[in-house]
Amino acid sequence: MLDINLVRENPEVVREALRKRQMDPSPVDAVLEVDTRRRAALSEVEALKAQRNATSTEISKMKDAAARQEKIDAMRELGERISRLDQAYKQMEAEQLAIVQIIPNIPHADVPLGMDDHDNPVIQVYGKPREFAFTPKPHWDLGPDLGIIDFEQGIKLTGSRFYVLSGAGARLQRALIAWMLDLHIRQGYTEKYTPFMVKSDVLLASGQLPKFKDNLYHDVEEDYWMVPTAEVPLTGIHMGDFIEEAALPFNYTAYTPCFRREKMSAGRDVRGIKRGHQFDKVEMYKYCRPEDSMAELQKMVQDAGQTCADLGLHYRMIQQCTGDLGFNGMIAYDLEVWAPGCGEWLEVSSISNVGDFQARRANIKYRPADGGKPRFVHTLNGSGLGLPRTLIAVLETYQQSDGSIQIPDVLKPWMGGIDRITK
RNA sequence: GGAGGGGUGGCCGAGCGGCCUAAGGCGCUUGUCUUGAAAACAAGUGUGGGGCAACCCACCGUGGGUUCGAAUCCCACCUCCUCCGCCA
Repeated sequence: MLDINLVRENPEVVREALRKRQMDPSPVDAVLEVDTRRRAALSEVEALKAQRNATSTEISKMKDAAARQEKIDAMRELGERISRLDQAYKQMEAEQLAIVQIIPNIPHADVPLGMDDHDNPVIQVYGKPREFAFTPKPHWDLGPDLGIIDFEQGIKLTGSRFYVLSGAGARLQRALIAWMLDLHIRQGYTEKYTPFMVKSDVLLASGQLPKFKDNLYHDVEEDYWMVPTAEVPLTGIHMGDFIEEAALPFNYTAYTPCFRREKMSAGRDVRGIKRGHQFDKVEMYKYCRPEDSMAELQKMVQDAGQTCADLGLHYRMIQQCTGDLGFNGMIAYDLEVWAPGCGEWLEVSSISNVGDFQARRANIKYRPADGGKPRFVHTLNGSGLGLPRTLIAVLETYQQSDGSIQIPDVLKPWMGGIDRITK
């Protein structure tokens, strides 16, 4: 959420940010209009409250019963007026919040201009694609042939876009999760195991609500929401907290399943396990001082990249342009791994510096060591990495001419002594 | 699920209709003293908002209510602790 003072004092900056994102800038004017009305109402009701407070003190000191009663009668009417105005004020406040909450973050000056994901520049390409002496197969053929991915069983259990991993396939995914978590721990992150269902406050704090309600699963009975990413609970952990400056930065990593209704992507990527309603992910998350967040972003990009590199995958880093930048993000990079079987770059990580955007929503502050005013922390999040897609790249990259899959060296300790998946 | 007891500033903790403008302590900042540090002493120090400012308003788990006036009384909910019941 943006600072209302920023919108009020520099409305053109916010309008320009929306235009760069290929969005309509008119919410800015709507906010300014409500804000003006809201503050006028606030001044009015506060003046009345000041009067009430002063008179109440007077009443408490009055000895003469008749005069006292007269004052009390006069105040009764004032009380009713305050109550009506207060209600009107709350309405305006809610109206303003509703608009401010759907305005996205302001892109950092370093974010390249662009219309959509086609304009995302490729920053760097790492490694080379593996050379095959045969035609590499896509994972939707490899998996069922080896009996490690079963699409029919997933459909039987839940429906389309669900699948069952079996035997060495399930184990390989678990190996990836365990190995990634251990890698991030070595990189200095603290592992967290969090609830996979959260209250709506937490989704408001992390920026998923109210805007992305349609992409979330919600248990109406208990008002629990299934997390769409570990970013949500990792933001919520410190909701409302005051942090001492010396304690920063916090570096967290967590494995969670992620649940997404994917209404907006219905009909896309229907083949294979690339896009499902349930997938696994290992996430990295940082809380830091504002002046450190750009450097921390670079570190996180490296930490995520390390994951791809150690797995021996061919991958590239692209930067999200203004038209593709996520709602919360100020600046973001994506990592994509090459899947030689299906012949496409798969997004396995998106690493964002969201600045104080989530911290303001979540009210997460730190007290500067010099004793100055509390400030909002900056938060960053990045996948390290998204699972089914990493699994796809591993299966397709390490496939052999006989249809078997070699196990990448780093994962062998978790695979019970096997170095290859065969029929 | 049932019964009882709690949730107060960065932290601990008192207050249970109007001098609460929330005691006291810890922590923090500054000063005195000291070669320096510690200790001691003194002063300051909650958060958010409105106003050019003086100043004003709100906030004592959350939301309602009673009252001229609520941290304080009433109702609902959340949450923690103790006990009972039920269950992996």
